[in-house]
Amino acid sequence: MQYLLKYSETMNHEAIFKDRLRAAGERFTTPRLGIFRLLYRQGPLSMPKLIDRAGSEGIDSVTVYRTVELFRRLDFIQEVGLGRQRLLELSDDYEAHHHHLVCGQCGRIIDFDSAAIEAELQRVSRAQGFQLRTHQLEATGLCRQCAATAATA
Amino acid sequence: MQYLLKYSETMNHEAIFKDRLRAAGERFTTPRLGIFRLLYRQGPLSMPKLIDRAGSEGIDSVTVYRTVELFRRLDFIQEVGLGRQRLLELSDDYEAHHHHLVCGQCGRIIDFDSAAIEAELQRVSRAQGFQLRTHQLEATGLCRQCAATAATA
DNA sequence: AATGATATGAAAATAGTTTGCACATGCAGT
DNA sequence: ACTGCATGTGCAAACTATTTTCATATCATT
Ligand SMILES: [Zn+2]
Ligand SMILES: [Zn+2]
Ligand SMILES: [Zn+2]
Ligand SMILES: [Zn+2]
Repeated sequence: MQYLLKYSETMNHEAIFKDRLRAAGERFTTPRLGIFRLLYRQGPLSMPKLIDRAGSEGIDSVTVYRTVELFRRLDFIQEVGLGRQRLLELSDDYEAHHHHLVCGQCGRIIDFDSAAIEAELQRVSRAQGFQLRTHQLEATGLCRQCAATAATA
Repeated sequence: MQYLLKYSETMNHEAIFKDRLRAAGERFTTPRLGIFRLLYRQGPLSMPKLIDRAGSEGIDSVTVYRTVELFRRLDFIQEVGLGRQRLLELSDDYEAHHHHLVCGQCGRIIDFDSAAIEAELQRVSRAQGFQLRTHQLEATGLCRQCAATAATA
């Protein structure tokens, strides 16, 4: 079986990916790199979409399941639950930490980050004796455009 | 078919539930009340668990799927994505608004709320022209007990 | 109580996920 | 670079979860 991967111009994050994989005693394989690239390039993806994209690169769905499980175990990815669907996204080590405002009308996703929220979460965790590792914050509502449309309608 | 529901001492939230259902032009039925009660009493439940509990009250799994779909549509419930699993929880109208610290070791869930986070989220939304409706924040890490165990191990 | 509209349960159909196994591949040691 | 072995991969099949279909039961209204 031949994989259809092309080598990208920037090797940086992929080198980090490889190192982290090896450091965990896991093998660096072509399908794993392929799935990593999809997540890196295509942003948050649902499982069905990821399986579909991977499929068109010759990667079997079973391998996607197993790789996602591996990535999750190694904290390479995190799952964000937007409404009813769960999306997979590279964790903060690869993607700058941020949160989401999701428009329930058009599906648009606005990224944001807030130092105030981060600090407050740290404070709350400390107060509870909780050793914070990761977190996600998602808000749903209407984006500027859809809110305007809804107002005139 | 006989339902095994017993009437609870506090009728308050159930009356509200009934009213909200009727106001939306939906029927108030025994299975719907049963599922509402399960969620009210048993806190956040995964779909399999909810189906199981409902099953022991004589409610079919298909009805659970349809009812959850209805409750979601009417904003009676919200889905929180704790790690890999999705849990169903009554929305803030029934349950006081709060967020979760989830221990990745023992699964313990610590509820918390923070006025500072709420205010900041409002501010960010306003700045983006985003009309906020709901939001969820979940953090993962180690609870006090598990952190202590991990430190000594 | 009778009526009409809708919800429900049971079965069947689909879709999503996991498992078992033969073969392919990554990688450590030569 | 070549070899050997441990592990990853794809395929098929098992299994589980979810949706659809339809006859019957239940709800709200008259
Ligand atoms: Zn929008
Ligand atoms: Zn954050
Ligand atoms: Zn714990
Ligand atoms: Zn909040």
